[in-house]
Amino acid sequence: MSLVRSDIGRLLQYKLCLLRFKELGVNTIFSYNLGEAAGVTAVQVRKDFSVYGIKGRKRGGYNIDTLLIELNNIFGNSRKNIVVVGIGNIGKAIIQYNERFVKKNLHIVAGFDIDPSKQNKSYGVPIYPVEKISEVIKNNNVSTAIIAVPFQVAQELCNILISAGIKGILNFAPIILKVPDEIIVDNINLSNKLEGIIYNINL
Amino acid sequence: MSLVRSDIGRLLQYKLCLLRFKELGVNTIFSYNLGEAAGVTAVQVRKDFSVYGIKGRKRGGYNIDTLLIELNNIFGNSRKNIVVVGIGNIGKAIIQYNERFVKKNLHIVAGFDIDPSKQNKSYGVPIYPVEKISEVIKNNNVSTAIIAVPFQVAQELCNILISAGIKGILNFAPIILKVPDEIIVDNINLSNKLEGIIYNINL
DNA sequence: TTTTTATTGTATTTATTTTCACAAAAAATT
DNA sequence: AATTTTTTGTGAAAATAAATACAATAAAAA
Ligand SMILES: NC(=O)c1ccc[n+]([C@@H]2O[C@H](COP(=O)([O-])OP(=O)(O)OC[C@H]3O[C@@H](n4cnc5c(N)ncnc54)[C@H](O)[C@@H]3O)[C@@H](O)[C@H]2O)c1
Ligand SMILES: NC(=O)c1ccc[n+]([C@@H]2O[C@H](COP(=O)([O-])OP(=O)(O)OC[C@H]3O[C@@H](n4cnc5c(N)ncnc54)[C@H](O)[C@@H]3O)[C@@H](O)[C@H]2O)c1
Repeated sequence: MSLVRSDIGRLLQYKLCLLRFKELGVNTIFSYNLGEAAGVTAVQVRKDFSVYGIKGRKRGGYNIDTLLIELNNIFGNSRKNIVVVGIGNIGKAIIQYNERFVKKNLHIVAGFDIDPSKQNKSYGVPIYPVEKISEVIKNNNVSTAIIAVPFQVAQELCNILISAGIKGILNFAPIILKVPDEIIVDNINLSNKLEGIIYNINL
Repeated sequence: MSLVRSDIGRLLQYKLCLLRFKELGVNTIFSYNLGEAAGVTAVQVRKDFSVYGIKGRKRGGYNIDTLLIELNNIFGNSRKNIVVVGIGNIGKAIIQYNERFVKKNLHIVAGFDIDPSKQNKSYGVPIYPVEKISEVIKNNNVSTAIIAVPFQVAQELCNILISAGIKGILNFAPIILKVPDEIIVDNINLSNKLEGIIYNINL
């Protein structure tokens, strides 16, 4: 399977914005304010909430704590374990961000690399050889992996990850992975993102 | 303005796949093969081509060189200069990939960071203090910037970039940037990507 | 208390994207 | 030469997503 309903992305963005508003001491918010912060229209906000049965008060807006509880009900607030395959430029950047991911209950519990020299330095996350993938994923109840290896080996690693029980993949390699229908894949292709932006600039 | 028509992303993916087929010595391709490689249906491929006036030969498929020429006509094949703001984990990973971006005519010509210690090491791309943003962007005809600074300062840097003439931004900071209508912004929020994948896994 | 104002919630409309259906053309086969 | 097969190209239909319009309601003002 490929991707992510588009309203889900917006709900996650709302969550982020709401946490920031809360930090600033705001308790109540109108769809207009939240839309402004999240880069969408006020109607879009209300419609999204409406679809998920989230209610505000007419003329009173939404209570931020309530909203956050409702959003946490949708997304769950249990711990999620993640691994990173390929501890090169991107992989390293990601595991070094782990401290911040942990605040969102996203825990990078291991990295994997074929290069033994990567297995020494740990950046706070243990790095294992690829032979350990299956064992580590099974022992740590890992559902999700980030692929940051060269595209030539990405499909191979993807297959290993799926055999080990991975259900979702965030893939940085510039290739479309072939996966069974029930596996969720999301791709980030930076070159294409840049080319897309430049295309739009020149439109 | 926000984002990128969805067919554009597919056309870029086709381009990538076609280059790989070409490298393998393939000259001619059917919509079915290209769709398979690009992760879309054959009809989607043909429809996308149809919209952009790209023709194949009935029962003969498409000539890869011709397709690549047509796609290059759409996207242009001139050199594109890019800068990166914030040479931390992500910024560093990106400028170290410059050699590969250059093959796609995407040239990272400079990085910027507020931290003087980042300005020494260059990773092949010169790193300047933020005060130089305007000068460097103007002197190098830079249209596009990558923002990889903490979210608290992202809007500020964004404003500086736009004043300096930047027209498109790829933003890694987890915040929605406020920009004039004509500026193109594309956001990559890794936490949200991961949370979105996990939501879909558990669906 | 009544009226006005501000805001939510949603049904309806409009726009966009994807899929379906199938004719047209060219190649291959008989 | 006629028939069958394969594949493109695209109009039409279906599905999805976003914007519009407006009723309902609660708060504020008169
Ligand atoms: N860095 C970027 O800005 C950038 C930009 C666009 C795309 N990408 C893509 O992201 C991916 C990672 O990029 P990067 O810059 O981090 O690459 P990198 O070369 O720095 O790192 C790749 C890592 O994968 C490891 N590796 C290689 N083969 C392996 C295998 N079989 N099993 C396990 N590990 C293996 C290498 O040892 C290395 O540490 C690549 O596919 C690249 O094309 C990166
Ligand atoms: N690394 C990741 O995997 C990851 C994941 C999710 C989100 N992000 C986001 O991407 C952005 C960059 O992340 P990172 O991990 O590279 O952060 P980082 O802290 O490693 O790097 C940030 C860099 O920005 C520089 N900086 C700070 N203020 C500046 C200013 N005013 N002007 C210029 N430079 C300034 C710092 O000196 C530092 O070099 C952040 O917004 C972060 O939230 C990163």
